[in-house]
Amino acid sequence: MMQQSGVVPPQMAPMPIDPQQQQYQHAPPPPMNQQQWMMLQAQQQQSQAAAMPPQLWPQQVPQAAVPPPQYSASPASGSDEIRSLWIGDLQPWMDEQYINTCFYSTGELVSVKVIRNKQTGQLEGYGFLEFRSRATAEQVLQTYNGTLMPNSEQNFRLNWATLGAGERRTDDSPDYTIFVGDLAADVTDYLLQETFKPHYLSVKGTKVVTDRTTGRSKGYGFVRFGDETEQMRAMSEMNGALCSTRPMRIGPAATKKPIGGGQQYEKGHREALISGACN
DNA sequence: TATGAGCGA
Repeated sequence: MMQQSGVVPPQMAPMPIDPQQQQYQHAPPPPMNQQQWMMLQAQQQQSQAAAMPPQLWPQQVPQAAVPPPQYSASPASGSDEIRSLWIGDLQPWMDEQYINTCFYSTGELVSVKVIRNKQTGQLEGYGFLEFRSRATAEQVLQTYNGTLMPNSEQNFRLNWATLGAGERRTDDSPDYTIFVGDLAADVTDYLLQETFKPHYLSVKGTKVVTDRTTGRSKGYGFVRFGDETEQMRAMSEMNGALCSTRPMRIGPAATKKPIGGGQQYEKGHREALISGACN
């Protein structure tokens, strides 16, 4: 009766705080507001970057009007209800407690669920994080994704939890992807992007494929271009070029997903087209 | 070496 569900009670309005009688109402984590926390994250990111070699620095895009690279687009198309993130690439020992520790500093983590196999009880390697607000989840996504996980040699892999809402890519342009093999073991998404981005402005994103169980690179990856001309140019120009310590071997990527904006042909249609051509 | 991606038991 004190508060309605789903409605923020007006009692949260700022009230004068008596310093000698300051007490928390009921929440154990320090009541840090979002603004403070974002500043804290920024500082943390800076200090991290200062301790990292330049090729590992988070990508800073100088231009203002640049489309978001990967996961920054919010899936909420109209509603702000998605507050959960999917987390993958977890090792078998990374349980709820570990993940809680990783994100405790946000003070906004509501719950953690790590999925385990029903028979074996082993962790399936992914889980879900729920935050107090979608804005918080988005901050976590952008701040943590791709950064090193504590006590491990691999990076966080985060994304929005779908829950049937599905993530709408507002990107209507198709991707032109190349396969990059022969990568050195230390090549990351960032380094791969750093290698291509300066030469090809249409680079949308890169992915180094990692072994889910070990977290180590499988030695190959992908680079997505927005421009087909640059894709083809890169295939000839960057083949054999050095990335980290080894020359890359570049080939066409087998498209696992046809096209972002266009409609794909079904097999029947394609066969119909072929037979129609012979007819 | 090789063609990504994993969503709540």
